[in-house]
Amino acid sequence: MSKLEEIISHAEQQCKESGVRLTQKRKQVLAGLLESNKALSAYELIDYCKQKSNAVIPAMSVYRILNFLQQQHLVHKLNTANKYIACAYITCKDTHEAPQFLICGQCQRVEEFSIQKPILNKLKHDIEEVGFHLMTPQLEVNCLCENCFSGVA
Amino acid sequence: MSKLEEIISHAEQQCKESGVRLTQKRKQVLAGLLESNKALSAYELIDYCKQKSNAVIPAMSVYRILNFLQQQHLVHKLNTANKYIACAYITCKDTHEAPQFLICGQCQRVEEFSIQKPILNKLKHDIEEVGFHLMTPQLEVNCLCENCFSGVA
DNA sequence: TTTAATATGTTATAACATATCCTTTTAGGT
DNA sequence: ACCTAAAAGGATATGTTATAACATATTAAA
Repeated sequence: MSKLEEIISHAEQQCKESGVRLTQKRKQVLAGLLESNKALSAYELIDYCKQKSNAVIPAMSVYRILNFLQQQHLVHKLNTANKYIACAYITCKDTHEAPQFLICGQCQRVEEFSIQKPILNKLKHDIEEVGFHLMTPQLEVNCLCENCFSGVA
Repeated sequence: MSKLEEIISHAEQQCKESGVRLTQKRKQVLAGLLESNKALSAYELIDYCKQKSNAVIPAMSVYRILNFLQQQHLVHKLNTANKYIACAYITCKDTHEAPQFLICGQCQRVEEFSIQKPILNKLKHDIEEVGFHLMTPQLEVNCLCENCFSGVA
């Protein structure tokens, strides 16, 4: 069983437990994102699925499916880039409902990382002092990755 | 001299010092954002200027002008919302090149605040451990404001 | 006052996303 | 196995955000 199949199978299990269905189309879309191994826009993802699996998926369907996958925490949307990326932690038991992303502004590479609890708590505290309440602390941080940093600097 | 005029005049001074021009159009756009007192999309801003000042500004011009105003740190773009907001600190002497925003997910109210140096440093450090380099640490945090929080919770 | 640079206007189109309505598929009861 | 209600997916149109490409106008400075 390949790594990909393993992840998909795990995702399917998760869905079953939540009483929702990971249909063929949804699997194709998720598999596409996993295979591509990077963040893709909805339309890039459509192209990717067409290329790789000869699967034609209408834009509307992709958006619906991406929404579904986001609800199941299998996919995250990068709001600053209008792109979608498979959750890096599908096979973990923990829920990662508030992921953080480092986005390379040069090559668009994305790394999902978890902010440390104490920092998050401090941030939360500071925010409450301003009269706001932290909801989903998904941070998208504009960075340069090691490669691009060396090249530029 | 009204508060608005004061801010505009200050902005004009800043531009002069940078050797760039705050033209009439640019003033109109900046004034629109300041008056509206909230984050607007480019097209909402066009409508606002039309309503308030009967000024017709083509979409292309608004985008160009918004880019200019961002370069001068007079306006910030909220990347997660695709909206633009006047800098809350135009009349301060400090530069605020990496602002943080609390965005109410309910009523869209936006508060510009400054993250504390130690937190930022810690974040920066954690990010470097993953092999990335923080560029512009503008954070946009999805929150609820006090009002909406009370109403919902 | 000519000229070079900067700013703005105009049109078209790319890129991202949702609304609406209809058809197909599926799970579950009989 | 058959029917039915709900869920998923398809098709088409349209809305929203943003930029490309090229033309014209305005400004500052030689």
